[in-house]
Amino acid sequence: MLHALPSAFDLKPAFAKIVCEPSWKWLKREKPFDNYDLFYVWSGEGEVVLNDIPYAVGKGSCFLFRPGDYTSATHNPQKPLVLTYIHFGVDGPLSDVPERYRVLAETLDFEHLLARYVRLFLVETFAAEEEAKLILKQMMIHLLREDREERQELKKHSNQLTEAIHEVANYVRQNPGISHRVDELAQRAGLSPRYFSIKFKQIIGHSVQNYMIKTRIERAEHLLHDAGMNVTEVADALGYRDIFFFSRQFKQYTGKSPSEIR
DNA sequence: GGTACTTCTCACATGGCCAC
DNA sequence: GTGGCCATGTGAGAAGTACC
Repeated sequence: MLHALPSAFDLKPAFAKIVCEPSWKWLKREKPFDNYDLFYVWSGEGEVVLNDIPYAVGKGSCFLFRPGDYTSATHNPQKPLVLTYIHFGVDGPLSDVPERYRVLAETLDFEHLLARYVRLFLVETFAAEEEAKLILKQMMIHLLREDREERQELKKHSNQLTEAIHEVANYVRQNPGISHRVDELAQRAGLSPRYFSIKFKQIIGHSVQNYMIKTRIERAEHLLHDAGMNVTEVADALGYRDIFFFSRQFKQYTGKSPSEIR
């Protein structure tokens, strides 16, 4: 898809951002997919089964289902999935197709593209289809880049320790509203707190504390910008007892106050 | 009055460094 | 892979200000 022209993308009318109902489930169909489906999880907890392989999904989980794939899914009614799906086709022979699954390390830019794509068609917008094709291509490049970086990272740290650290990082990312303690996270990884802190920074690139703040701020930006929540609601949702402290931290990391983001 | 922000203070958790 | 020491940063509370 790297070399496919934007005009080669065939947009399908099946796309949306939805909050899944508590009773939601996605049953396996008799026929496989006949087009591509970009499937992104904004929040919630669930499980997606792709070609009989189960994946635990949460914020940042991103699939690119391909023609011929079989899928099904369920979610935790207590933490319903919020997701975006975009169906599309691509004309002509393809090389460099993104992997079927990854958890995005940096979600902000990608979520902005997803939100823009969906919003383009909410009202009649001049040249919406042309822009949507460009956005789609941009998202494919984003995924290809993410896949390459992940492979390089895996080469560097392909062992059990790395997997344990990645699992903890994913857990933190999926639960930005919980105030995690390093000793608890270390226990989850089966390491001493001191050693866990050191390895976490080596593998993830951020200290535990810094990573927790970063995921919270990213989530806050999304809630403020896309979910329409006010500053008090967002601070509360992300476990900040002090809205003023939240505001200060937000500005420290983003350069803008929460009210400016809204 | 409600909301958002600033400043100050303080206890405690965390990270960096080093030795083992 | 772990633990000790110490500097630093974080989180929380309080008081006050600005704006609508």
